[in-house]
Amino acid sequence: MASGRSTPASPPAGGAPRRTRGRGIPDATVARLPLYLRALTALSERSVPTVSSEELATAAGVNSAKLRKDFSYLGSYGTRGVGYDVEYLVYQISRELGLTQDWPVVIVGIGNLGHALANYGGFASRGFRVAALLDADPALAGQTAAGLPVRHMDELEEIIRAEHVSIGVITTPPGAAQQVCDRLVAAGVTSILNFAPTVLSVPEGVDVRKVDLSIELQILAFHEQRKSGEDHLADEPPAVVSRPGAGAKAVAAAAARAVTRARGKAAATAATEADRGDDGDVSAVVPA
Amino acid sequence: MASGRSTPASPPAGGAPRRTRGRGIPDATVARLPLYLRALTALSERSVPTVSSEELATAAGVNSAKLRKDFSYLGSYGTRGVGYDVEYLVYQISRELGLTQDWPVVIVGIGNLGHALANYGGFASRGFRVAALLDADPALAGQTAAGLPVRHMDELEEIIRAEHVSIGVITTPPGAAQQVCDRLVAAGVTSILNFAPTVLSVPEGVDVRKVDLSIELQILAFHEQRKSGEDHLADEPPAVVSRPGAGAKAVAAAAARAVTRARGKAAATAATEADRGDDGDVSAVVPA
DNA sequence: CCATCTTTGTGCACACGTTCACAAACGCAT
DNA sequence: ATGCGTTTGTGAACGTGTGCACAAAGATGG
Repeated sequence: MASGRSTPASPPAGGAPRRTRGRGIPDATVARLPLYLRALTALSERSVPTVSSEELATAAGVNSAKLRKDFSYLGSYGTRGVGYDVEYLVYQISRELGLTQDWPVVIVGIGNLGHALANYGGFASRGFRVAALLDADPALAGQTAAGLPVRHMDELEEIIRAEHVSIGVITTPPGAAQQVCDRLVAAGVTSILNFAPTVLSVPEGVDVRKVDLSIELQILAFHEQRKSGEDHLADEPPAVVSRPGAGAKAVAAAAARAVTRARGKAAATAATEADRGDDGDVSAVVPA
Repeated sequence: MASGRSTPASPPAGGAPRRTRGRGIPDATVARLPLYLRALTALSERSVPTVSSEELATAAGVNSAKLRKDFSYLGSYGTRGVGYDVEYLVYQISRELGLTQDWPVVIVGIGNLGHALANYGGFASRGFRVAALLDADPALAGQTAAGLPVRHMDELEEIIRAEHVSIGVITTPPGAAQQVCDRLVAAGVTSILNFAPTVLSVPEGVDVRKVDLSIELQILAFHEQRKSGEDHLADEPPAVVSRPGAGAKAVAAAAARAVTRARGKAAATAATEADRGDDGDVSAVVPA
């Protein structure tokens, strides 16, 4: 999972066997509902009246038993011997996800990624409405992106209150993320989607989900390495490295420098990054 | 986790108790390694020599027991009573993730998001090198993005073979994603990061991870709804809807239409989407 | 050299998620 | 009506992930 909520996984109410009925849908299931919804919407547009769990599961890329169990948490929609009524399921899932209501959203940080998100069709088609685009750079203010004017950060609090925004999207450089987050929360936002490679700290009751491109790529690299290297390498540490036990730090440092060299060489085309003082990760996708 | 691999979670080798030593790191741990690496890199730049599991866990946003267990899968780095040697750990994690080698990557679909990714500093700083930017639109070919020339899709196979690219990033509209994916795989790519809202089908041995903005927002909306609605609503279905049992499809259809209306009203500002025939989800972030 | 203090590494129990497999429910044909 | 084929809904087994709590290991000071 490339994300996590800030709240520690919902404390077991009081001792009762959670998930009594309707309430308490497992997180893993919630995360898959949008997938089902997408597949169902596609079927709906092709005017398909019903689907079996098998068909729908294939379309959504999951296993059919899992899908049936997921749906069972929502209730007993579906008819044995027939399948699920497409329109009805679309409605039920939409309602469960809260997509039957209007969700105004602000996007903070209008760099490349902010632009991309502003243009994202998937927002509007799911009940999300971009209430405002915000950026700290005064030069951007006044310009338009995706038909919406870019407004200055100064207006943040006013916009959030006036439009009743409860969801904020952060696409700023990592250095500004926490500060922006704090302002969003102070102004009343209770859900944040964070694209900056930073760990945000938020008060109780505020949800944070994060999307991190770099992490996804690194996970791919891990599996890729396994595929190519299989068993002849990566089983024992390279000879040059030794544990930094009892004051052998110099050795460790040397090893670390070797890494830096290797990476520097690899990235030679892109930039001179080995000696640039970036904070943990080079800025977000946003250059501004 | 906003993603999933195509392979069914690695078959238990032969019956042996997986995770014997060094080999077989749990997926959940692998997904956190990049987090630790980022926190460690930040410490390294501040020239901090050692960290305790407690400090590092806080910086990475996880619990310290989990962090220690994660590290124990890599081996017994760390010194009791002291903590972990920062440089040494950076090296070990980098090696485990495969970041000590060069990973050429191609980005297919140079719209807004493709641009954003091309400019992403996090790539180069982690051993990833953008080998080429590709787009099907001939008008884009020749232009440059992030200092790199945009090349036409025709060159895809040649580039992948010449540069030994094994990782591909798809940022095309959803309609083109599967086709692009097939070409990438045929040309030798074995890991794919998919930003298009589509389920990709790939042959055995190819890993797919997906990043989906729309899904993350929908998950936030779900929790947001729970927060505001608490217990007075959403417990039982609205009166207007009834199960589509024994031929009562008209009722379900009416309910579905109600949803469409609600969404149409919500998204009135953005576009007339209720009657546009998009395929399951409106195109990716990429307009091209 | 011993006592004390700190911090790791991990056994264990529990919670969560996934998958199997099957009874119950339904449509349909006879 | 009755029986047959189909598909859902779910109990139960299993595997994975999480967190507690503590022994073992090293550092440090006397």
